[in-house]
Amino acid sequence: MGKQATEMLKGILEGILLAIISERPAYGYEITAELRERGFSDIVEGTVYAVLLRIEQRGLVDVEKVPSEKGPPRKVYTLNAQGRDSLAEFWGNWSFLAGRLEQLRTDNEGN
Amino acid sequence: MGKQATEMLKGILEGILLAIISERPAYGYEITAELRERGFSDIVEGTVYAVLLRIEQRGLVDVEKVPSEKGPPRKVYTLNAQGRDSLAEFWGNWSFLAGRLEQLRTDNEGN
DNA sequence: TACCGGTACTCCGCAACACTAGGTACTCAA
DNA sequence: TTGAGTACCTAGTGTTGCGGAGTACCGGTA
Repeated sequence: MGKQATEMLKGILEGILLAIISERPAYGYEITAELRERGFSDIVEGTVYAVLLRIEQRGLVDVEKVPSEKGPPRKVYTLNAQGRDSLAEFWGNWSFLAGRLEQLRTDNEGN
Repeated sequence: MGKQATEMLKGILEGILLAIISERPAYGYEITAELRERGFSDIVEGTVYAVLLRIEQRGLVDVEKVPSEKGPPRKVYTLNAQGRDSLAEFWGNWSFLAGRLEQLRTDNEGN
């Protein structure tokens, strides 16, 4: 995808994960797979786990360890009240940014 | 705007500047003012100049020094062929990202 | 038994980015 | 001569996602 796209993910990936977790509790391995399904095929596993650790440490999610039939126990993340606030703030910021950029692009057509 | 918004700008600010310069040649001080008009009121001068320096060093713009009536000479930036390529790539990446996020948001409504 | 692939999580060093918080220098009006 | 407006630059900082590992548990197969 190129370096440019990587930079663009910064600050956005966290919002994406919060959004996914808000749909239903989920664990890292599962989230990684869903990201691929959703078209974010270049996001590597290590990065996903790093973000999950971060949002856990910030208290945006509750964590529960659940045994798995195949493999190590899963860390299942659930969005809590703080996480929902943060997600709402993310969508707000995103809307703002997307709006400005859309305007810039239409002003810019043909260049 | 908060830290979250700052992180979101990464990789995007550069595209914004390229887009502005693509409309017509411009210099830093002017671009800073236009950013404020366009609603990006929290982007500080120093950051703008840093990005301009970067895109200059990458050869995305041509630079011309033009004397000013009031104050030091202006560095007027013009988008060149490479810059136009980079801008196109930016819009491509942006479209992709915005599309995925929009989908995520609609899937997510009510959470 | 030994090995491999799938599941599931963790860690370290790195480069890139925008921000903070300054600074320099020129012009003109009060 | 002091200040405001114009115009540009720099050093240091924290956050971020990536690359490239490693650990561990399980079932099937040769």
